[in-house]
Amino acid sequence: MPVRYATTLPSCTIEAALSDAREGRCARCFMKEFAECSAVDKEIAATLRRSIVEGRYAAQDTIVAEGDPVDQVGVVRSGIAAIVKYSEHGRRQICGFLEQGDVFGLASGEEHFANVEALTAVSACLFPRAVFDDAIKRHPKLAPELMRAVSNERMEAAEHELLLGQYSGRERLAAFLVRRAMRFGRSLNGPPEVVLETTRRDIGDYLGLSLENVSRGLNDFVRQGLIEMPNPRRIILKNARALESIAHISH
Amino acid sequence: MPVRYATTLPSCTIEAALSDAREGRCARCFMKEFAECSAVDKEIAATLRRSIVEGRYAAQDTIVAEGDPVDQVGVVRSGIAAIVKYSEHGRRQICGFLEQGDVFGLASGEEHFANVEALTAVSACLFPRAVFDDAIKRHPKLAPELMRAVSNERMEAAEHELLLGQYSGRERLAAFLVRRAMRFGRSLNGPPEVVLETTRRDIGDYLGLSLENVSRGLNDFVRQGLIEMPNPRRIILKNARALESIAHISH
DNA sequence: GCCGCGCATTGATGCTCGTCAATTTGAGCG
DNA sequence: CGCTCAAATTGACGAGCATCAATGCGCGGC
Repeated sequence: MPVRYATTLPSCTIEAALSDAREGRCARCFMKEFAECSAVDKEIAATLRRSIVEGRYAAQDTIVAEGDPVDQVGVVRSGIAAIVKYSEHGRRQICGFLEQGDVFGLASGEEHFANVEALTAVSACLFPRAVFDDAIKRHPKLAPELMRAVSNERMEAAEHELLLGQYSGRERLAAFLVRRAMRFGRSLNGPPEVVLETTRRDIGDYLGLSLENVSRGLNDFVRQGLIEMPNPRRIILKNARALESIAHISH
Repeated sequence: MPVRYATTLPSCTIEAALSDAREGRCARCFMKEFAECSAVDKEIAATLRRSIVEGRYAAQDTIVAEGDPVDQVGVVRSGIAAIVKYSEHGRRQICGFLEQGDVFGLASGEEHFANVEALTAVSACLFPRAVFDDAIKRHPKLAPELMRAVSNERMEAAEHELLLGQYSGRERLAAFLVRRAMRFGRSLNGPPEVVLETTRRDIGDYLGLSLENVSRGLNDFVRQGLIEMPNPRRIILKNARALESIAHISH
């Protein structure tokens, strides 16, 4: 019988997590680097390993809510989650996507500064925050490692602020495609290809655009011969150079 | 004869810094809190104090440039600086303002992720980064203190992303005025008042608006009776409630 | 299979905001 | 005092994007 968490962990079952663990998706994980980094003693590594809780979430689930106390740090193992803020008039801004290996909860202070929402089905590893604090207290060399992760997040936020404040809609969309291709582009020898696991609405909420404008932009790119879109989720970057030029990315 | 730094510290003279130190502006400073926090030993505190370099910068000076190695952490003592990113097509985004007591350099990793530019004349205290790393190594309890400062910066960045992505121009402008009044509002018993030390261009670069649109917005607010503007830099919030309503800030 | 629902697309319309340009204001200075 | 220059304002215009609305599409459930 699956164990179901009630409040902040909807759709999360131990059973599902275990089956997920069997698939062994943890090859490249921040936690692994963290645990291996600079002479961690075996006790801490063991504690870390022992204290993992696995979580599974359905699309649309709120994994953590803004204002929640930060008592655990999570690493996304599969699926796509998002850091999401809502305005008081109910508008939604996605501040960043979280995918395999991405960490959430580290950059928060006492409380989470934003929601973390599952955009697709998501599985994640959850670590008690106390273990980190303890580890740092005992091994100060770990602190810079954590600091690096957090400052990296700050850097990406600044890049996003620049995108939202100074780029036109088409520029943002082109930048989005190019960056996605650079990070996740799957092409053996053909043109780079991007798979959009998220809806037009989520992309719009990330880029500060309406979902209609995202759709129009993509289809304009198709008409201009810059991309091919065999179905709404598969984007083939036929002319990556031109897209980079639109996004003002110098090669 | 003033000692003048050549490259990254334009307009910075020891002489000026010393005269600034005499004014004693360091009552509420993150560094002070940091130095006093949780049982710092006297040696570290002394090292911190001894290693301060004081910097003075003229308006428009670049205090640190994006990509520079982060070998010092700074605290603004007076004036207004800004965290600034440039797009490849030369557009300028101000990611945040730095004012009395604000820290810069902490959230960066190896390199600064953005420029820090003086918007007005600025004086700042500069600490060698190595001293921090050393202090943390010796007193792990300090790590959370630093982490808090960084995560606070991340939180503000998320708020800014929300503003840029989901608020209209007028909404952003109203939010800017209200927040400014909340933080720096000087009013003994009359309506809250804001002094804009920065140009319309800087405000626009912060809000993702053209300088003309900032000007139009302010003057529209005047026409609507929401604010008074005896001169371009003094803003009196005659109807703060209405401004909050425009900015979607629930009282 | 057929229905229903969410997602994506497309069209029409109007407003917001950027851009270009001209003018005004005010501060600093010889 | 008048010159100069940067900052601010104001106007005119058009492009870009949101919004509302209708339609098409595909997937999962009964």
